Amino acid sequence: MNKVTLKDIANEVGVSITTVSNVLNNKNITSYSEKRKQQILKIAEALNYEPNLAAKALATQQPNMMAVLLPHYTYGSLQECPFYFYLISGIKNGAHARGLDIIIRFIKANETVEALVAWARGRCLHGIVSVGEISKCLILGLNKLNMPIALVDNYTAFKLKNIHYINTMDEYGGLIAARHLLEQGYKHLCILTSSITEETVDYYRYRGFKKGVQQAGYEESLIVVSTTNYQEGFDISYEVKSMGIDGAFCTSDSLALGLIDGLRSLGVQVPTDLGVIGFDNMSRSRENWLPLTTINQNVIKKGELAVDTLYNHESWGSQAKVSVNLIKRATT
Amino acid sequence: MNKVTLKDIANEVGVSITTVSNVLNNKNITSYSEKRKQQILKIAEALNYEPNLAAKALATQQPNMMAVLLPHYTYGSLQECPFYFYLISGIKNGAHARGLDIIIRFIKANETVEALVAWARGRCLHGIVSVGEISKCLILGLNKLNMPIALVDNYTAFKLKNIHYINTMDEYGGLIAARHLLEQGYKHLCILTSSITEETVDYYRYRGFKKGVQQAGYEESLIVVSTTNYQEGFDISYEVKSMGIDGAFCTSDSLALGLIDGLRSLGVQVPTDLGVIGFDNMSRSRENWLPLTTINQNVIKKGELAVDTLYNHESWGSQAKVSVNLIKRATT
DNA sequence: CTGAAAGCGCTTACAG
DNA sequence: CTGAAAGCGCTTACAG
Repeated sequence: MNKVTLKDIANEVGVSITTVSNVLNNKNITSYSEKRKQQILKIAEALNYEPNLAAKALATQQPNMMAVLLPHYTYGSLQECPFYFYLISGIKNGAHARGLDIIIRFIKANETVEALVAWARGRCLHGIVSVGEISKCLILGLNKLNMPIALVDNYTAFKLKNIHYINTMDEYGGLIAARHLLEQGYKHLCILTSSITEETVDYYRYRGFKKGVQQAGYEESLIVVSTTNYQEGFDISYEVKSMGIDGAFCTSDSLALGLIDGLRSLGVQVPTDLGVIGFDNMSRSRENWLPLTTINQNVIKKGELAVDTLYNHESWGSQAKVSVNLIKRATT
Repeated sequence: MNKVTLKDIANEVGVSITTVSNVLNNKNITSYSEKRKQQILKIAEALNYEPNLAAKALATQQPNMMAVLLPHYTYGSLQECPFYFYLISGIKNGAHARGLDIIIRFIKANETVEALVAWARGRCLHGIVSVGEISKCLILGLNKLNMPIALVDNYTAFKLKNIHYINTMDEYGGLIAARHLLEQGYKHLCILTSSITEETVDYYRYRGFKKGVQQAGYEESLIVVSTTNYQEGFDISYEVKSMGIDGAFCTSDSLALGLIDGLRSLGVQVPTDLGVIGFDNMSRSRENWLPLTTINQNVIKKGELAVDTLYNHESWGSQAKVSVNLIKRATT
């Protein structure tokens, strides 16, 4: 079961490796006789020939991999989230369609620019998909590699060569969340977000929501949470109950789910006493004792889009956003 | 920002590339003067030298990647499960500790042995970690590659060269689930499983549970579900209610969570009317309106173990199992 | 102590 | 229509 090479085929057929290489890669294809071509193809098949990708990459100087950079965040918070799995699926779809492998790299909390750039430099990378928030100096460092980079769910807004952004319509999502709550008759609204400063996903969701509320002539209350997970939502419910509001928008489904369970334990009825809406439409929001109203985003599409962008990239930065829509369930 | 090569360093320092290569790789290291070594190291550093991994792999004929094969199952069922993300984390830990990259490949539903083997043949693979149930002919096909393979959560029990098994103590988990329910005073027990035929994870969980019940002198009822997800659990609850049982063991947390919500909607009180225990201890089982009692397994450890096994492999097949323990929460 | 040379498996002008 | 040869960036006997 030794690796079979071009040479083996060439020997078998009695031609040069040049000819074999050309035929197998459809180069100068017109110049070879049909018979010869079939002959080579047949032998290659019979021998189970498979090109050595490392050699190919070396010879062509062409990259054959797409790197996926994943934030490490706090262990557990990220990893619990099927979201990333979907995203990787999408990236995989895009990459495999073009014959590229995906190679995954987690970014450590204390990752240095040098280490990361060194890592990238050694591989034959076509481009890099970076997911989530990542420090600016890492982005700048990676940019020195002079290869296209797709930043998914990142709002740093660099206007640089090779830097591309792929986002969800987070602001619009916040906007329709507000409108929906108002339409359902909730008037005293509150938003639970992890951030009200720029360059984060949560900020845009917050901003859209605020806009929606104010456009209707109302005002919104604000709760800033430290993380948007279930536990935080559960713990914050006491506060929410005491604020005298009747509708809450959470910037993530996990947060909303925790809030609902917390409210339940305090005897607050959702959706009658209080309406709740989340964001993401993760499967868990549907599979709940009280299915969650939420803003849906197509995560797989986002992953595919990231690869598309890298592949067809204009060297100057681009911006793309995937759409969102409201999914009405039992919590509003 | 062009790639810098050994040649660049050699030119700069004024030595041969052989020398540079030796120094950088700590080969024949005694034979070079300390001064020369420092000199080379300094220039390499200054130039941001990073070895081309493809060239290295070609020259040494040494693999530098670990492949991870992921089942595709039905879209959504797998992907929803953070379980796989943890596993990949563990695999990543093990691989990176040894300077190996991980390269991910999803197995399509209609994957052919040829395609998969061809894929593997072209890369410089150190070994393969395959996750979950995978068809026997794929395993046999991969085995022809003559490289170590770790099968995680797979019970096919081939006694073959290069085939290693990494499992959870599924049977023992089922056993302690049964004992726990009995200790809590539940006597009429039922197991919900997707399989009672060998070579599946669920079979062993089922078998352990059955053993536990019978050892105590009782008998168990059986429900075979088509998949162990939330919806199935929810839908089956009507049946469960009508069976006159007071304790249920579900072979997955998702299934248990669905069952609990289904029972709730039918007015059945958990844990007073009926005790429920799951398996896996996914985060969602803790983050629930009624936290789930379940069997915990260390998935990250399992991933690390898989890589360890491949790395230190004896060529003959091995078997390893990670331990489990019971987590008591509110449903029993 | 150091380097020239062959080789890993492939591609690609270029010559015939 | 086909092949010899150089080259991609590295490693490794081997010779001096």
